[in-house]
Amino acid sequence: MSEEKSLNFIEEIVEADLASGKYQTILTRFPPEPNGYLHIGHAKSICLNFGLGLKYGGKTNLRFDDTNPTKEEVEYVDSIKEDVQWLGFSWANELYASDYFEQLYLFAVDLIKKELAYVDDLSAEEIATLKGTPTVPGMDSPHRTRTVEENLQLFADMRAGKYTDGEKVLRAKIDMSAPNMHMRDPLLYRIKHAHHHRTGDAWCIYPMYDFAHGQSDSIENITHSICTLEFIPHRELYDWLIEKLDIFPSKQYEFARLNMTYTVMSKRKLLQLVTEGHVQGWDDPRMPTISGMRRRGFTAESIRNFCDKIGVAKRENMIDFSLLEFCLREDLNKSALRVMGVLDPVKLVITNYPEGQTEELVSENGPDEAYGTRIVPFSNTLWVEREDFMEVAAKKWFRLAPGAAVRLKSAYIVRCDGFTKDAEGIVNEIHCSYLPETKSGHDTSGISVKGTIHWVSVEHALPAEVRLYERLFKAENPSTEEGDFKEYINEDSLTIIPDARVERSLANATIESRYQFLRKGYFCLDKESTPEKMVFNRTVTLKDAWSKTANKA
RNA sequence: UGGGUUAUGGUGUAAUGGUAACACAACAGAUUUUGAUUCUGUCUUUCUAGGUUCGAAUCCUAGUAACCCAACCA
Repeated sequence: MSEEKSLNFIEEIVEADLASGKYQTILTRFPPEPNGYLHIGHAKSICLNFGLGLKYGGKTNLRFDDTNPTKEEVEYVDSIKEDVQWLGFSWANELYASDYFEQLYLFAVDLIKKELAYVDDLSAEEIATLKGTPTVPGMDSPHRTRTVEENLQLFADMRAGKYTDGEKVLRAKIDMSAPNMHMRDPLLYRIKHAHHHRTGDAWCIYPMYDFAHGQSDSIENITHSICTLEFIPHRELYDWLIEKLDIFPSKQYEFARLNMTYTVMSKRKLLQLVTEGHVQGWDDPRMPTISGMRRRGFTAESIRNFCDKIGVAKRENMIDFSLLEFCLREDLNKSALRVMGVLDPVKLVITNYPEGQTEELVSENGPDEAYGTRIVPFSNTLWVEREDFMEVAAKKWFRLAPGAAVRLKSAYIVRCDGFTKDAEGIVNEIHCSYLPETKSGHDTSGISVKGTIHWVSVEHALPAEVRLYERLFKAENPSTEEGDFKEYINEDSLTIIPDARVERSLANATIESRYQFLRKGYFCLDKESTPEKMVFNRTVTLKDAWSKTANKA
């Protein structure tokens, strides 16, 4: 667009194809199997595919690769559509591989007639054995030489339901000694007497991925079929089938999938976390799913930005989680309204402030004037953060401690005169005196303090439950650690604070709004929140230079 | 030990034979009524060995390492 940003290798291919006149316009597709929820890795693919369509004036289809009825559900279809839309993309057409079943069947018949496919009676084990290994060539199936007529009849019988699951398969007739294992007479169709979420019981044979994906691309006239690296070995077969069927030559290109530290990115593993109860669902705020991140408070903008920053290449990668957090904070810093909330409250009493008096103080809502201001009520008894008080000040401590002065944000400077403890020795009250001439915005004192802390008035504050999240795994890459990835689950990834206190203005909080609780991070209302009981999720903390300083000491 | 893919700072990504750069992270400082933001600065890089060339991350040769492929999954 504006300044020159270097192209990724797929954009280079597209530009070359457009420049050479190979295509007038491009058509891409995002092709999920509806067998789980979308995660941040899919977001990379979504941004790539839809981004290409947008950038080059082409179009992008949403196509469900629903060729395995035993794993797929309508629930997943619905969630995928919601997630793609939420990310901010619109598809040209909503399509399903299952809509092409009849056409695919005819393609198979065509292949049989060309003597390029045959029905095999061998069991899965026998087929695997005859397939050989990467270093040992395979051997032909005894059924490889069946006549066209016989194959046609057998395949029709398969479709008609004359056989049980696994009794027969349709295979391509290619080369049992091919160095590429995928070319050793790959399976094209298998029998599954299973109910399909869209075609119901109309079919009992289903095409395999290799006989559905490329053909669907071709039917749709997809120009650039973009997938991840592990499909590279499939490309030879992808091209072979298109060539033999003599159909639109879609081309497959592969990029490296996204990996991120401290999480897992496979549907199988995510499904396990859900079904085994390690998280509360696909949209658990700790999950790397789009729905989980949305619930956690991520913005679509921040995810799109992240996908833009990580780039597209063919090299295996492991992205620092901190880059995602950076993109998140960058966006939230611009958009989140500033409010005050005390997560771990301890009482602060201003001994020289009139008992029962309330002042309506003005506080800014955001980083600049455009955000406006709001009123926060102030009184002589406040809740402040327990961690903002020390009985004995540490080095470089800017906050409350006996003898120390701090500013209460948007209010007055107070000096700590003392504190009391309960029977267990826990500090239960901090005593301060305030300086009337230091009122925020009208400060005539000339006094400046190093620290400013947030607070809420005890009488006016609202109770709220706050949920804090840590990374889901303790290991940077749980999938490559020894043993099961679940051994590396972080048991402390969720902290529930049942009795936090937030300022009054939050009574009007909505699910869509994001807030910065001053000094404590970005928060959003959870879907489980009710008018009687507000529930906030902490999306991400603020950067914290103090904790580093404190840890060093 | 068959085939395929990839190697650039701690992590990503650029540089397409001509000064190795950008972002994140880390570190230091300035500003700050959020120890946030913002601003300034520092840090660290071409897998190895040869070769071609005035000049190589880029081209050639030989190695090395990592990842993928032998599901009636996608």
